[in-house]
Amino acid sequence: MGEHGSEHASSNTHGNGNGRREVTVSDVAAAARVSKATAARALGDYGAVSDSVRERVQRAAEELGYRANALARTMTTGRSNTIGIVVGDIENPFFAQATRGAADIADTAGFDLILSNSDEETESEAKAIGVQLAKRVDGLLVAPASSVDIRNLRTIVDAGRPLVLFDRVAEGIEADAVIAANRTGARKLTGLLTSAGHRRIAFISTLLHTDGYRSGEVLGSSSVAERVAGFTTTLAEAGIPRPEAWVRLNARADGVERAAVELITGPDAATAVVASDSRIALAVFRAARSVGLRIPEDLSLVAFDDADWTGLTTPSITVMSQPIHEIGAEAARLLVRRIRGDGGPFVTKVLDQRLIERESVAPPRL
Amino acid sequence: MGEHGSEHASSNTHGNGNGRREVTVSDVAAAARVSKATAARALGDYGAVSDSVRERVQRAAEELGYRANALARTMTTGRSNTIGIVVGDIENPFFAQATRGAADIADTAGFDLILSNSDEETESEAKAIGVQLAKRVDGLLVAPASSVDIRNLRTIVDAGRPLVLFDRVAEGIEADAVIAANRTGARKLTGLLTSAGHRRIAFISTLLHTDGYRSGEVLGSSSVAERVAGFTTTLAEAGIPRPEAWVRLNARADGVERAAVELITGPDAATAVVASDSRIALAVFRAARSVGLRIPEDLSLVAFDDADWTGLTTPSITVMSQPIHEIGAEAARLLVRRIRGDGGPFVTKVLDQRLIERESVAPPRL
DNA sequence: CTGAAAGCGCTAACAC
DNA sequence: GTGTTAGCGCTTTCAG
Repeated sequence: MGEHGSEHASSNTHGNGNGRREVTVSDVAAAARVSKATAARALGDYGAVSDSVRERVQRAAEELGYRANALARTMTTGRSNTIGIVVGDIENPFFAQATRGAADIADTAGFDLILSNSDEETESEAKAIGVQLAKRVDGLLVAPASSVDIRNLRTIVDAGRPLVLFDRVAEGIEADAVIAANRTGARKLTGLLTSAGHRRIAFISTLLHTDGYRSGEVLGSSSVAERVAGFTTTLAEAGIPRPEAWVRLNARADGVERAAVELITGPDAATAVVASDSRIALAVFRAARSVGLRIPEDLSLVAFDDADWTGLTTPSITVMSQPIHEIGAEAARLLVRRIRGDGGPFVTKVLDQRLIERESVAPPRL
Repeated sequence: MGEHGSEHASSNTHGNGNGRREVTVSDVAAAARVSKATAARALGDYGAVSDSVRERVQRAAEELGYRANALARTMTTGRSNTIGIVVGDIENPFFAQATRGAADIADTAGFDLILSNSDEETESEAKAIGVQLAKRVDGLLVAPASSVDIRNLRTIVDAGRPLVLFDRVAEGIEADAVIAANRTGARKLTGLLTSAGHRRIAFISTLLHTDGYRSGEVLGSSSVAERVAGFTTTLAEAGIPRPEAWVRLNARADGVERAAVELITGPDAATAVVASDSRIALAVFRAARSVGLRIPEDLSLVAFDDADWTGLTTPSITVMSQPIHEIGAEAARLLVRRIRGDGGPFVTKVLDQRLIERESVAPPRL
């Protein structure tokens, strides 16, 4: 292992504190015996420079180890070539995939990504957005912590930065959005269960929500709201009374597995569950096992998101697959277009979900 | 949906291209009837300002909607409060978790994260590092695409930026590192298999490597190298000839599942597999199923990383759990310390792995 | 095609 | 405590 910090004294006032002064255009210009402006033109690849001079400058830059200061460039051009992305939690496979989708498009278009986790809380979301705006990102991609409280989003729009929402929409904000057809997906998924004869079906989501869900209430996340709508509608159509009583939100605070156990045991136990994402499905699977319920004989289970392992369990799980990668990618595409100055009307792209029927659904026991 | 782009004409030369001029300290200073310096002191929370003036300035800032320009601040202070992180692929749960661990520490310390995917290729890694350096990140966290070719890492050190490696180390580079005790982990995992009586055991990794593995060869990733070392040593100790013949690298290019099928079928088929990560374990699981092999009766399987689903399959999978979150977090801690000027000798932190025995190991068939 | 000069928004020296 | 001035590294007029 080496030694560190011996040369910590700084000779220049500014700089990165490691004692080395960065090579600048001026340095390169001097070495190449041209003006700063000319060197900058050659280095920045803009304006007009004669081939001979360009070559001379580039050689000098090479020798001196010149590396452009993107910040200084941003100061004068106003473009940072950076976009901010705010997700609920990068550890959540949904966000990890969407982020990758966005990163690929961004990268191709020459943009870097500043990543922030909101933990689905508007407060930390506000902080993240504040910092990203301060860093003058060219635009933002956000999966809003709330579809209802749009103040954070308004901050972005007011700051004049292009904004594209993904996974969730928000009413009343001037922004594009990319979401999945959650209501339709929920209907299909739930329909599988009612068709099989289930009448006591629970919907489980980790969405934070005060108190229990009551019909007509506005939910914080539009995607969950859509799923709930599709779910309750399907139940109602099947003649099941009080569908909203089967909607279980807030499952995170209480522990998803525990919430699941409550729902699938007792006299009025659900005989089937719709899990709002793959992590919830996992918890339900575990819960069923812990209370000795077999899937699908004793409990049917369907879920959103085709996580790679859902095809591996015994039984494998029937899921509604979302084009997660594409959600992120398309959001990034829209954003890049806006940054480049596209002034068309705002659009909300709705991507289809795809049902993958596997083995986790069976008729209820009598 | 609203309308966009009607007001695209820009009145100022610079700016973000949306026609709005950002509010600056000067504006605030004028409004508060103080000098720019005083306003800046009040806004930036440094230097000395009287309470009355501070309040006046802050009110003015509020009214004008002032938002500090972090870039300009970086220009003069040399600190960007941003750290770069380069991972193989954010979609890989390992990197997603490590990134979250790093993000939490960074956030607490007041740093933002610029995220890049290298796809484990030194070329795109170089590009990512180049951009991050240009953006003057205060330091970098990187899971190097190569532990051998250290040119990209040298670029960082030469640029005078603190660097902390995670998951993999690299010889000859002045940087801290945080890794897991992979060799020991591999020994334990493999030992489980030899103890059960297996003699044809395959190790599968997606690490890119030209041609087959030969003993003593240097591998691109130090963590895989360590695992291979632990694996072959254990085989050798069990008296198994030519252990290196059982090391299968490059499994990505050929398709992991396909590689697995090749290894577990045929006359010389392996009776047990050590999967170098949870995604490989998943492919092996699938492969076994596709060729009609039961786990653990026909094939034993152990893997690195305690992915959440590994306890759910039938049978559940015996794994070597890594403190992934902590790897990222500790790396970030070390980096922040360096950025703050810690000049101690470079350290390599080695975190323990933990064996979780489940149901996927049994004696081989006769 | 090249150069000189101004300026992006901020902080750091240095006066007062 | 407060103001003045200079300057970070770059791009952009504007001249020539």
